Amino acid sequence: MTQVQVNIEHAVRKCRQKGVRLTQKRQLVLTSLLMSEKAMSAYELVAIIEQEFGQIIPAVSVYRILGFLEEHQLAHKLNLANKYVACRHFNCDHLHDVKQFLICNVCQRVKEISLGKLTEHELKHDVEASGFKLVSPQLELNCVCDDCIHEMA
Amino acid sequence: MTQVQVNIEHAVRKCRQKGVRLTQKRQLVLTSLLMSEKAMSAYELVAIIEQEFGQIIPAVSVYRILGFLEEHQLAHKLNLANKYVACRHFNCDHLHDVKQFLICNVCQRVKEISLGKLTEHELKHDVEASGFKLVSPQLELNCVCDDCIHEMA
DNA sequence: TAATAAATGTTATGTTATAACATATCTTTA
DNA sequence: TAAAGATATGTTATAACATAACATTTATTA
Repeated sequence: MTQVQVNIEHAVRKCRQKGVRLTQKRQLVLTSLLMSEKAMSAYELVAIIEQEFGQIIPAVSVYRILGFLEEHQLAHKLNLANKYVACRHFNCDHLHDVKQFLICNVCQRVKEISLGKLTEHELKHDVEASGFKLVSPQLELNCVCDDCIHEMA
Repeated sequence: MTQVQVNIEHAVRKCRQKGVRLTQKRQLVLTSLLMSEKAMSAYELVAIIEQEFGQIIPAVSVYRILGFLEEHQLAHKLNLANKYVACRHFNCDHLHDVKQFLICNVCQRVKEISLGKLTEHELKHDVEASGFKLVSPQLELNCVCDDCIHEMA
């Protein structure tokens, strides 16, 4: 069983527990995101799903499905690129972590990491000292990955 | 002399030093951003400039001008909202700081802060440990401001 | 199996953004 | 100061991203 399948299984169970359905189309979108190292736009997802699975899901539906996946913490939107990624940490309980995405602005590859010193607690504290309340801590960092740096040289 | 005028004066000098021009239209865009507590979209800027200054600058030009302002560190794009804000720190030398924006997702008010513990050095270190190179550290945090929290209650 | 709820599809349109090319305005220097 | 060149702005068209309103299909359950 591939890692992608493991993730999908897990997501299906998680949804069932919550009493919501990870339908076949939702699975297609999530699978496509999981198979990709890069973040993808809704329209790219439409194309890849047609290409890989021979199914045509209209963009509107993909947006709705992405909304569902975000709501249930199965995917995230990267605002830096207007693209979407699968959450690759549903196995661990990362609910209380600050999500941090390193985005290669050359090849669009994305890595989800946890910074050591920066905790949600610290972040919240500093933000609240400024009279704001943190809603959802998600950091997106504009980067270039090693591979692309080497290719430039 | 208002704070906005002081900022504009400073920006004009800064540009002159670099050998670039902060033209009248560029000043209009920057002034509009400085006058606003909220981040604004390019199209909102078109509208506000017509309303406040009676000048019609086409959206394309506003986008180009925003590009110029970003290039010269006079404004920033907030990807969380697809909107733009003036940099309010051109007086201090914040070049080597991590820019951090708290964005109220109810009223769109923006506050630019410096978090205490999080330094660019730390951030860079942690990112580079993951095989990525940080390009421009700008953090955008999804928040609700105090005013809006109170209004909800 | 009919009633209901949930998911997906259709159509239209809004918002954000850029490319390609034309014109106008500044700056330099002959 | 007029011509040449550079910089800035405008025009037109279109691409990419996203949602609203409503129709249809599929699943659930009474």
